[in-house]
Amino acid sequence: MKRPLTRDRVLRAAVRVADEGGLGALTMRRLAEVLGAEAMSLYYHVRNKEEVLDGVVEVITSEINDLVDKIDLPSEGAAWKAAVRTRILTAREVFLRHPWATGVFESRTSSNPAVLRYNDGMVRLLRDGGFTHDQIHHALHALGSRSLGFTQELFDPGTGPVTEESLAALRGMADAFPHLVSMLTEIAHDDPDSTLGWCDDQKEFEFGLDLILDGLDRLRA
Amino acid sequence: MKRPLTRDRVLRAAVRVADEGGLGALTMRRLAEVLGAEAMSLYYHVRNKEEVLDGVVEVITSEINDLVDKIDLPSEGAAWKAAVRTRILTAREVFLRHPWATGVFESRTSSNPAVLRYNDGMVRLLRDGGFTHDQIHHALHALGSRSLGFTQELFDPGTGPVTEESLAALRGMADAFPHLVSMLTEIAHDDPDSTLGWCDDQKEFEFGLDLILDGLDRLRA
DNA sequence: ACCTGAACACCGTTCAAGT
DNA sequence: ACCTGAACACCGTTCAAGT
Repeated sequence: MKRPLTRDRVLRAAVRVADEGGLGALTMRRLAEVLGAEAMSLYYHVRNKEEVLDGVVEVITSEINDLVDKIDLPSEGAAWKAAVRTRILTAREVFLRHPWATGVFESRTSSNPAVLRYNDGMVRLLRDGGFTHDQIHHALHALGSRSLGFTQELFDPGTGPVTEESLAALRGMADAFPHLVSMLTEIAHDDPDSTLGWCDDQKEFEFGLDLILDGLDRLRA
Repeated sequence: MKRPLTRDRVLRAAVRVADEGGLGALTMRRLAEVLGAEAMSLYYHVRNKEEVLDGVVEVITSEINDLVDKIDLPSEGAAWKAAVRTRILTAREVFLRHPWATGVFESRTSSNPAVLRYNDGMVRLLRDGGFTHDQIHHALHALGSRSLGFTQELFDPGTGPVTEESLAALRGMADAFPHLVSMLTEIAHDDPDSTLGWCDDQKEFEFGLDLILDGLDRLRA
């Protein structure tokens, strides 16, 4: 019943723990617990917690690679854009399943084989599109975490629903932040009982992505 | 000599501690120490560490607001773009002084007056440029953390210098990641003894920013 | 080779107690 | 009103010891 620990089992369990309890639940002790072992046993398979987090990035990126490998779209010439767009939106689906994972990705600095493989595929698609290596390099930086399918949303006015209370709070700030309040009031008015709340994350992600992809497309020789 | 603690002194000290020792050095105990107090005394002025981090964001954003308030550029019509560009690159300078701060910003979800004021100014400039409220909303999401002057750089091939060792390591990965290695080899070749290393952060930031600003400019009525 | 128990050095935080 | 000492519950991690 009790299979032996392996590095792979540890890392997969880490993803499971975070899926269930958020990143805060991912402690060495809790991780050992779900594996039916003691915390100290983990250290035989991973150097430390940093390596667990590096491994989590690998597991998630592999999940992405499995999905994008199945995409079969033309990418020569003008078709590059649709191919890249589909690739990125597919990757994004993985982060929607593991919402805590973006924070882990952001905290890593060193690369790993899975991420390199993902980026290698990206370079290939852009090459097919006719970009120079220099342009591709710029493009990857411009996309940043968007190329992997996520963006950091800072200080959202709230993804919660537009309520009477939040609208009242908004009116109270009209003197201090007139332009911002005007904008938000109009947006709420346009869509008074939106169940999506103030912002539709998916739409906003695609808007930003298309803005960048269109801009890149104009750069092609 | 020993001034009494205040919320403001605590928050400014927090920035100082992180400037000197990185975010890891910012513990309640260390923070109390530099203030000549005991850790428990801090809790009289802030609710908990989360509030310290929220406050740090306020302090940094205020530093940004002080700088961008001094910018005196036209913003009507087509001038919006230069005005926004300057605003963002000015904000960026603050993060170059506090490199640990991006991580704190990314970890916050709730807004605060300083950030709202920064965004209010952004909305004003875009209004001057002739954008609709709906377009501005999209624009702010598309810019994301770029509007505050930073981007998360994931898995850089290394900001270190291009050395013989790193080039050799690169060649060793040519089979596994052919497209990526081709690109990086060419980039290193173009600029063989660059002191900037593989990537020039400032150039890449401006490239991505201009790509988005140009894209937005085309959207204006 | 693989796993564990006890222990250490650190956190953030509570709470009763000081002035 | 402001500050503190002792203590608690939790970390990640080391190390010697088990099988």
